[in-house]
Amino acid sequence: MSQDPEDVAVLPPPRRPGATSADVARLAGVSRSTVSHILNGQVTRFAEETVGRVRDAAARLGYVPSAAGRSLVLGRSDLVVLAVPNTTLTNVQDIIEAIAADLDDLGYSVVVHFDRGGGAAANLARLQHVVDTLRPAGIVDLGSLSLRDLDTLEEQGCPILSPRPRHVRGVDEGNLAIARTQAEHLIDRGYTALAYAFLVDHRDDPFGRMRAAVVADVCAEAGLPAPTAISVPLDAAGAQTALCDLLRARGRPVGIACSNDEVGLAVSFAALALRAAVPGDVGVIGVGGGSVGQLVAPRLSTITFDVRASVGTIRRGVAAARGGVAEDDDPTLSPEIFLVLQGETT
Amino acid sequence: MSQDPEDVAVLPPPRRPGATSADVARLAGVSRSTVSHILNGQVTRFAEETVGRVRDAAARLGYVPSAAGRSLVLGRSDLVVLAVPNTTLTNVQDIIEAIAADLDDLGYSVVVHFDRGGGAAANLARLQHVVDTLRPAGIVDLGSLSLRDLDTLEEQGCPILSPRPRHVRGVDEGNLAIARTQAEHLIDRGYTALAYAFLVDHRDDPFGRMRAAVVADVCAEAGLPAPTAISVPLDAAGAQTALCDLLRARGRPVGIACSNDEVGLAVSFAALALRAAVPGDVGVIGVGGGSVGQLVAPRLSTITFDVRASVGTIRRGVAAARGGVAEDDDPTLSPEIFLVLQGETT
DNA sequence: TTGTAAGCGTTATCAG
DNA sequence: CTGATAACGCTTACAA
Repeated sequence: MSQDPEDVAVLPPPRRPGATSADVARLAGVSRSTVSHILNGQVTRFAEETVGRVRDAAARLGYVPSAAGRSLVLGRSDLVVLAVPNTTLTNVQDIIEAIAADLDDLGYSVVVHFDRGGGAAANLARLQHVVDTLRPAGIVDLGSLSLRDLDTLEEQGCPILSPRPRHVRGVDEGNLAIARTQAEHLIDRGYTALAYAFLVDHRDDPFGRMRAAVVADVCAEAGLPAPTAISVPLDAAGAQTALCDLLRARGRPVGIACSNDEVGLAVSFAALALRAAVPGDVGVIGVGGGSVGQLVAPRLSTITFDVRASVGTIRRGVAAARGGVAEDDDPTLSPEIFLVLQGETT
Repeated sequence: MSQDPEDVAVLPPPRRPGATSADVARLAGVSRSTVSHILNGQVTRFAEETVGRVRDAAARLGYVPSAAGRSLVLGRSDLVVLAVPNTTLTNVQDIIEAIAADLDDLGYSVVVHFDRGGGAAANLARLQHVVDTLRPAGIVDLGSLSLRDLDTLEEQGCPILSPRPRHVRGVDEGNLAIARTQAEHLIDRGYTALAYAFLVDHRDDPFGRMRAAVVADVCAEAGLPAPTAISVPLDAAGAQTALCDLLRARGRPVGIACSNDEVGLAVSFAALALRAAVPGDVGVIGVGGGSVGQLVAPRLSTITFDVRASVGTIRRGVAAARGGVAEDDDPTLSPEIFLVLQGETT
């Protein structure tokens, strides 16, 4: 209830939170538009002294433009939605981190969107809602979306920043390369009976299904019998059961392509526990190239994957979207970024 | 230019992208404010028929309120910033996913903010900028921020959704419990010489430092010599070198508390490679309870950590922040969520 | 070189 | 029960 006039006079002094462009304008003795122009790089053709005053005032007030206001008038935000699939790829954390760092440098914030149970349609619907609401500057898809989905999104004015995978018979190049490399490696090492090991419990794993199909193709090409699919849980007992069934069905030796490194470890140690020779009776190759596989004995053979290379592709996508430049040259993942890391399990 | 009046009548037909509340209002034959009220649950005291018409129109147009507009008028967005530390905790991916799912259900989107090199101050500055720009509905801190930082942020009107860790001599309860459990377990198993194994290369790992300090405290309490700190890289050769040095300095047996499960694996397999007995000459315990540690032989002893429990705490924080209710009862991580998972390395 | 004014889509307040 | 109207903070023609 104090009616001291000073209360009123004291209220609007430099307070960090919530300084608006109007405040900056007032302090600098210019208009809001001038502030906006100058702070958005339209520095040329403004009196040097004005630029100084504005920048100074902004700094003094700790002025940060509100994303809301910006987004409203621009029609899109400075957010990028990262669509993360329910995949068995091991590196997701690193990938997210790398992408976030990259986009952060460019002034974007990353909104994560994980696939969840409920099926592809439900996940797409959730994504769509996020896109409608947030009007993001773009989407980076880690494999959650089909080409159709990507097209739809793009038609709605939401740029796709990740490279559009080139599908061959429903399998994108990356998974094709991975699975083919796995299968060929196993065959090279002398295995004539192959199997594909899914990670159990990941209810929807499109990547896994694609890769299993590719392994089957490679077998067919090589005149080998079709691979057996097994589901491996990430516990020792369950893995042993799964492997036991496989050995009973296919005999030995058998080469097993695994959906990721953890499954690879589960399989190789299960084999050892069952007194099978690794390699020899059982050959195992994973995907991911994470460190764990290389720490244990026997070291896991695996497919390495250059995170930074694929992230670089995305960075280029962003640049393209900003500059309005059409995606130039080759936005494809070059196949040679998938390499066999020879361990002791094949 | 065609002047067919139908052109005008035909223009506003149901087009998905960019329907505004004005469009809905027009189609429903009401005003924008009515639309807003009804769509925000103020259904009571509106003519049932009006409610129907509005909902119908909204559905028909695929109307989704713009986050930008909302944020602008509300002064805060429906985003939640997730501050992720540069920690050695293994589960980060799962934690992020769980939190994102939780917040998604509540209508929030998650913006990830990873700590990066450059020091705590730089990271805080980046975070601060994000907060200023986005005016998020809240922050979930996974351990990146100090109590001071949290207070500052909250003063600026950004609710802290994660439980504020209770620090005892600079160490929060969680890390205290983890490290203490590790140390006491090793001592229980008969080790009288202890060591703490950091993950090398994680330039800033506040968690690791805290835990090493706690292990030292426990040693002191038990009248044991101070633990030795070692830095373990995630490759076999490097880990062997590090362990070799340790054994030379401390002799055998030695019990090693590791900053995470991967380091634990590196240490145990390095010990085996050096022909040390595990357990016996070398005891190893990790943190994380991830599946990998339990897949290999010898199974890693570790500290398990109930992700869902801690996420539940955050959910309660959100509820509190929305309801405006003061955080009730006990927002603390109950200590008993950290349990020893007895493997074969201690 | 700088200022004026309009409008982005939403919500809150208050009047009818 | 419903509707004007006024912000919210920003950008951007266009005018001076």
